[in-house]
This record gives sequence, structure tokens and C-alpha cells, in this order.
Amino acid sequence: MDASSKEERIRDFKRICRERGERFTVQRRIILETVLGLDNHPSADRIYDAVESRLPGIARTTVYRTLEHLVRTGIITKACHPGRVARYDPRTEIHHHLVCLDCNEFIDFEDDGLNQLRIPDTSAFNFDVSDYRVQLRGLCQHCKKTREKEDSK
Amino acid sequence: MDASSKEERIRDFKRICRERGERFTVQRRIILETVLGLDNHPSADRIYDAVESRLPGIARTTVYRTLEHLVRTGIITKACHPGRVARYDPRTEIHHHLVCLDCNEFIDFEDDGLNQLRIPDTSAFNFDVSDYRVQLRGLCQHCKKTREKEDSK
DNA sequence: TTAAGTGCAAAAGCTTTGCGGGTAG
DNA sequence: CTACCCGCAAAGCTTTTGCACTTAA
Repeated sequence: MDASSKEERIRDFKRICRERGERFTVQRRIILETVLGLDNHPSADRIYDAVESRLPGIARTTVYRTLEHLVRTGIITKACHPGRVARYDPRTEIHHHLVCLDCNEFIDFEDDGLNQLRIPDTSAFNFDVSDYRVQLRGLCQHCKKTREKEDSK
Repeated sequence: MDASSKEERIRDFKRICRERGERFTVQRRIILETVLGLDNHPSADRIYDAVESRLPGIARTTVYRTLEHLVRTGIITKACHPGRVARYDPRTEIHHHLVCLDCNEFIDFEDDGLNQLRIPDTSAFNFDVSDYRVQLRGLCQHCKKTREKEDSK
């Protein structure tokens, strides 16, 4: 990510913290800066390592808590990564998923339109596509209600 | 899943085991039967509970090992669920992923066509979609080579 | 000043590994 | 018979929690 848009993201984050009465700490700033500089969908552990070299002695807990905080504020997202995930799916035919960004609920979803996508050319990566899934990301029924309650406070 | 296609999947599994010189054990059969009867992308733990009630005393380890075995044989798949061992993504704008079914590699992928999908109606689930991602699943460069080597043995 | 955040330590949750004994083919 | 698989126990790795101390605003 180029330096100027990085700066911008950090300013955005600072503003949001202020608006919500949350603190813009050194730890949070460095963790955000670090994540914006890493690619390949880093795990919490990899982020911790990178952060620790800039802020020796930072607690793992702080990194975990801050990452979840960044996701809640919408500055970064969680990737739906299949590693070590331990969710199995007996359905091998094409189907899609609704994924709740709040509670991670994962609902099967059928749609003829989505079943007929033209598979794009992936030869630049020398990658053979066998099938695909679409993840529709958003808010489930339940989390929508919870938010409405909170907002009306 | 209806009973006849379940039977068929189990027969397929038995055949594949034979072909590969692997054992078709009671444990493997019951675990497969059980997974085919569960929905909602069960976790290993939920599968273990269901299996344990049919085969009291079965070891957790066996369930874990068998599930991975079923994935390797292609009878079931792993869902890309945003659960444990979180992966974070600094990119919040729309983009997609190539997902290797062998090694779980997860590669950013851009495609204008995929960026312009019509978001289908999800009101039946009372679910609010904010964005989406397409996962193109298949074999990465590296695993393709590995397979070619193995196949030529 | 004070509510929010951090560090520490411990627990909790999930998965893998090594090994001796058991069993399908 | 024997290679493959199972159960057990222990370790390993990732994440969460409770609490006292620190700090941004």
C-alpha cells in the first residue's frame, strides 16, 4: 500500500476513535501501520511478530484485542481463510454462503445467477480453477436486531 | 441429504479406499454417514459429538484424522469459514481470491467481471448484504507440480 | 481526573503427534 | 500376515479472560 493512502487510513482511524470516545494509542497506531504494510492475509501471529520488532515487549493480548478492534471499526476485514478452520461441508456441488461479519454465521445460499458465472482467466497465476463459491457478506437477522437496539440507546 | 445419495457417497468412498489400499473401517463409515446427515457446516467438535453418540468411546483423534482423510479423498470439502486462526485483510475494497484446495494458499485476484455481479435477493433470510467475495477454488502452481510428480510414479 | 487500554498470567479451546496395540484385506 | 488404522496421553498452538496498573484526552 502506498504511503499516502496509508496515512489517510491512519487519520481515518484516529478520527473514528475520537468520535467514539476511544483512545488512539501508540500500540493501536503501530499495529494498524504494520497490518497495512503486510500482504498475504497475515495471521495474528505473523502480525504480532512484525509489531513486536517495532514495539519490543508489546503483549500478544494487545495485538489480538487491537485487531478485533480494527475489524469492528471497519478499517480492515477478516478474510475467510480455509486454513485450520475445521468447518466441513458435505455439499460438494456448487452453492454459496451468506457470511455475517458480526457473528461469523455462515448460511447456505442458492442462486441460479451466481451458479452461472464465467470463470475468469487465471493462467497468469498458473492456477487451475475447479469450482467457485460466492460469499455474500453482511449482517444476519440476529445481529441486525442487536445493532438496532444498541443504536437506539 | 436423502438416503439413496448418501448410500451412493458411502459406496464411492469405499471404492476409493480399496483402490488406494486404504481401510474401510467402521469408524470411517460412521463418521462419513454422520457428516452427510449434518448441515450448517459442522465443526469437528460438533461432528465428534454426533459420532460419539453412535460409537461411544471413539477417540477425538480418530474423528479429526478421518475428516482430513475425507477431505483428501474429495468426499467432503472444507468450508472457508472465518473462524479460528483468523486471517486479516488490509484491503477493504472489492477483490477476490484464488484458494488452493491442497495447501490452502490464498491469493488476491482481480477481475472486472467478478466486480460487477448483481447481488441477489437475500430478504428471505432477512440478511443485509454489504459486499461480496468470489473464491475461485482449485490447484495452485506449486501443488499442481507436486501432483504431476506423484502421478508419474 | 477518569474511563479506556495495556500487560501479565493463567485458562480455555482446538488440533496434532508419537506410540503401542488392534484389525481389515 | 502385515500395512494401515485406532485409542490414549501428552504436547502444541491460538485465542480469551480477569485483574491491577497505566495513560490519552
